[in-house]
Amino acid sequence: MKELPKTYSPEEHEDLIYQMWEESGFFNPDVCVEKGVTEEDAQPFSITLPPPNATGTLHIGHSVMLAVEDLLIRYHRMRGERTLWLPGTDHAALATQEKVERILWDTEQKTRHDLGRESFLKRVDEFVDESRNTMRRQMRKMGSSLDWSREAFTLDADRNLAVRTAFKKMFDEGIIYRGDRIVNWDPKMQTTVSDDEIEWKEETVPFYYFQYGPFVIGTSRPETKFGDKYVVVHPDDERYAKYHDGQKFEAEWINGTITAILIKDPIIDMSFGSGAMTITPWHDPTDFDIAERHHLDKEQIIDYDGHLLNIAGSAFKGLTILEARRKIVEKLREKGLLVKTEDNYIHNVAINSRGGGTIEPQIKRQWFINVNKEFDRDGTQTSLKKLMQEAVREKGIEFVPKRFEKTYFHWIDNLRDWCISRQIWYGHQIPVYYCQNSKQQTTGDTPCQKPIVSIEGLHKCPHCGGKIEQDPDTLDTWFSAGLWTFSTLGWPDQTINLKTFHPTSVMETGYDILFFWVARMILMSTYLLDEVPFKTVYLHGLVRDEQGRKMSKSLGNVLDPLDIIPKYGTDAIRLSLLIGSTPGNDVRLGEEKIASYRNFTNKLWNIARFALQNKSQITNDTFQITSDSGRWILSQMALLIDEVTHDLDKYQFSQAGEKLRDFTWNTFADWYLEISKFEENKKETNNILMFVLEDLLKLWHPFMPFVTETIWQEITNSTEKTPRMLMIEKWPALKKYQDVLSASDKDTADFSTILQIVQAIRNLRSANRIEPKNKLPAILTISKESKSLLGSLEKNKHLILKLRTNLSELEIQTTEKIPENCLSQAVTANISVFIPRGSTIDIEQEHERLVKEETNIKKLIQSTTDLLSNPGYRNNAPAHIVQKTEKLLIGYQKKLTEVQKHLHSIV
RNA sequence: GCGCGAUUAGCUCAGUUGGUUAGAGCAUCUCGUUUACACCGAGAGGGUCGUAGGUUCGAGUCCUACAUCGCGCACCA
Repeated sequence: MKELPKTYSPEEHEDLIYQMWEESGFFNPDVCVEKGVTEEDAQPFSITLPPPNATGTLHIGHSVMLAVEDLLIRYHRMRGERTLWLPGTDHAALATQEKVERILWDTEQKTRHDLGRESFLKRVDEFVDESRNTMRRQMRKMGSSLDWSREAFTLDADRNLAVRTAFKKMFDEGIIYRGDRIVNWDPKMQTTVSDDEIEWKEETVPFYYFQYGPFVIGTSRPETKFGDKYVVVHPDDERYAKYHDGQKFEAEWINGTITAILIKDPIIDMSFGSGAMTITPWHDPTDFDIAERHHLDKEQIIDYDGHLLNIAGSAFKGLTILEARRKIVEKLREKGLLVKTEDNYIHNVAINSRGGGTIEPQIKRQWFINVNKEFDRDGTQTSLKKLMQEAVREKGIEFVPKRFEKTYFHWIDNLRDWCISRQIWYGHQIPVYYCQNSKQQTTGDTPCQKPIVSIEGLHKCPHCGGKIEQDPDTLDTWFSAGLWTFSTLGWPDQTINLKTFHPTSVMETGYDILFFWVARMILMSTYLLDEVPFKTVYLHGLVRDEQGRKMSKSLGNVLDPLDIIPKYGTDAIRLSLLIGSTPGNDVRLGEEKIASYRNFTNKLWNIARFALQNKSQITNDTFQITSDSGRWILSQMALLIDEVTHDLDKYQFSQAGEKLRDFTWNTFADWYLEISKFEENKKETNNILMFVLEDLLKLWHPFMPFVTETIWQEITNSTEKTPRMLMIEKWPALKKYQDVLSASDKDTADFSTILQIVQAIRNLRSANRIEPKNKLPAILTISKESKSLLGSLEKNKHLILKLRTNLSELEIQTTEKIPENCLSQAVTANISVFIPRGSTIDIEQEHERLVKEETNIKKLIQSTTDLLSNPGYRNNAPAHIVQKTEKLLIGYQKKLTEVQKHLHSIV
């Protein structure tokens, strides 16, 4: 058999291993059933991959997503479930168009209008194709066991059918409507943007007070004031009590005298400014609402490019917002209407999170989803908001961590109608047609005059046969993303895929897109399918740099997975993202951390290397255990399997990983592997090594698939004719361990005592600086009542002698007599270890050490005695806790006696 | 303004129904090359769990207030 290299080199194995997995077809649950890996009636487990934006490449944030989801998928696949992980990409309409437009401008100094809609979209498609290829490669590099045969794209033909079907149903039920409402307009990208896509940026600007008839009004935006003819005050404001609602008055204003009207509305904050404000309903959502309530006129002041309209008068029209602001203030100052200016007014400016354009609210005719409209569902009235609330409150969608439920409900409470139409070119075109025979595209009386919504593309008017035009707008990218869990499974067709895998099991994504996406999937799925899109929402945190800063291109602290994989291997990156982080909390990631997990993969490699070197010819699945150490490691392993399984079921990946690492490195490598070197029954220990290692590889596989599969291949290649794949092995079963362990009747308490004795000896040597070369004899004493230990100690004497204790001999005594002239340590209440002290030993130091120990134990005895003599404790604490404490106290007392005896003996 | 989170060893973080002496990794100190691994091994040091109250026999854990930092939402004339 060839020997493994000393160091594991990920780059030599990872691509080959992935290729082997992919070629096997087992990423596809259907193949697993066909080939008998999964039972046909096995419980399904499904995750739809949150589709990354088709704007370029994956970053380390995507790596968290892939690591967590692949862990879940591999775990459930090994549990024998019918497991599907469905990949895809999001066309990310606005973000992608913006990116391609920028590239177009940078390389050719052309705008999309220079190219025209058709050839611009062709450019976008080319760009997207390339991005998707890059991302597919990256996902494979991360080891993702995605079913590539089902790959989807939010803008392909199947998803377009789903989008049109959804749109039509919502339109027919009156949930989608077209209306002239105030929207967020981005003059830079020439499109509307939804509320959630806005970022608020703090800005310090001057705040002006102007005389407006008898009122003083405050504003930071004088340039919108041309059309203002309403002053609004609070109905309870005593300063304005003498005016009545609807009262007209004259005011000298920018371009002469105007007639204005007073309005009273409780929305006004009396303590802000002068308590009086003028309103601009066309360019402010709050003002729009006031105007709607009081049926006031609305006038457009600013055009869609951000310039003033004719209403501003000849001196101002055509100016940009900032130019106009300065000039208007100047003019009002000249007219003596500027009362005062506050210079350090802080307010928030709305920015489009894609592209950075400053949002100008505008009234526009757009398509909306009405989230409050009541409709009939199985005989009861409901609304989208209600459906979204019920999905979590009653239908049991579970959030991990739970606190995000509150955030979710809070968001729904504040939710307004969702504007779904965009004026960009890239995306699903709105499936609405207008007959050219009707002069205006408005709602009229004849069928031709109404918008026609059609699932199929239309070429002529179905009513009059006239020419037809499609709505030029496209849909908000989150509309199609909202359908993702079921559009990917074949909806609107009632496919077997849909029936089998929907609702999906888990939605795993970053908490930052809870509103954008998670909430909208719940909306769409509950409305269109009458079922939840997923049973559990697992939200991971954001990846930050070592200093806790958000990773960003401008800071230059972005970690690209493709840069670090060659250096440390994919497994190390996955581990550093999975261990030490908890759901919903951000992770700090630095190279140091990744390096430490790289070391761990190498450790596992070397454990396997050792086990393979010692591998006996035959490994039986059942074997007799005769050694105490064997019973011990198997029972430890059984415990580990139980706990890790439990942790994974509860989404406690970090805890599971830590337990695995602790077992692998400390229990298995540092203890059992060393023990195995000295156990006499080589065949038995080698069998146990392999037995534990194989199951350990299975437990680790979901965390670090590459190194575990690589080792697995080495193992199976060396023994079996048809190599198996770890990826489709069954998760370790506890029963195997119980069977082996119950074949022998001993418990394993004795063996952990052996380990404690070894540690005590090492500790004694180290504390007294006894040279390692200096071989010494030692004496163990056991109190009379623990004679039962004697056999076990005798049996494992050879281990105590050899496990880095460097003893020449070991004498075991049952007497209570303390050996003279020795260094000593109490191991347990009943066992002490003694080493003859040579001339070089510092007695004072040893005395000090024992006194310190004595004080510690005394303190413990004191607190335990106090606790036990407290009647409240005895009456209230559960019996088993009290019993435990009592046992503890007895142990402490015995240990104290031991330590005191030792103290006397060295005087 | 409302809400959420964080505050535990030098650093990064675990600590899930309240119950021994609060854990890990990294870093630090001492020692070490033996059937895998120096990307290693042995041993050690290091914390009044942000502050102040409260509930309880018992609080890192539950409650209240406060402080500092971070995030979300709303308002923003």
